Amino acid sequence: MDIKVAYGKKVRQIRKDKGVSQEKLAELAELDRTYISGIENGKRNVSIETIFKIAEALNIPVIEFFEF
Amino acid sequence: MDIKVAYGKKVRQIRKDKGVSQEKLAELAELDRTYISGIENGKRNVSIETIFKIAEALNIPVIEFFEF
DNA sequence: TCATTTTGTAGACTATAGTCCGTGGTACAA
DNA sequence: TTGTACCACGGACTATAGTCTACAAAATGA
Repeated sequence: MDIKVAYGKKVRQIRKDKGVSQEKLAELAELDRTYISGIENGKRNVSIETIFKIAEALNIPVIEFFEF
Repeated sequence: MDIKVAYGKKVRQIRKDKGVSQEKLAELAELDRTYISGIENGKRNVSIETIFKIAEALNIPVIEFFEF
């Protein structure tokens, strides 16, 4: 189990559940759209601050991103 | 509440509970000793892979590091 | 179809994560 | 005093996080 892949899948799943595009999430989290794409595809080793930005942007507790 | 500070405090608390030195944790997590120090003092923006390495080294589920 | 939205990815770039060297400080035991 | 274990921190360094631009490919709906 690759943690980057698992985290990326979670982000995508929660984002889609909320009906938000990558572009909108990027705007809310103040990140680049292409970076969100990289994260969701398990290619990025995100920092703890980025993890929090994304959790806040999606209005979901950080813990939920680590329930695999 | 600074996420880096909160995370660092958690790492220190759990590490001390386990009676492990920074040096030993660094060795177990395959990280640099001075970097562990920086993390515990809330000065480092650790990556998701590093978060997992530390959790595994301390044998604690990642989720526990995010229960503030 | 066709237009529009959404996404993947590449390349070049800047900022910073993480390493490795060292020094010094504190605490405790011999 | 001396040794030893632990920790904070600085500087210099390499690897990579994260940005930005651009283009192409799906996907979606009319």
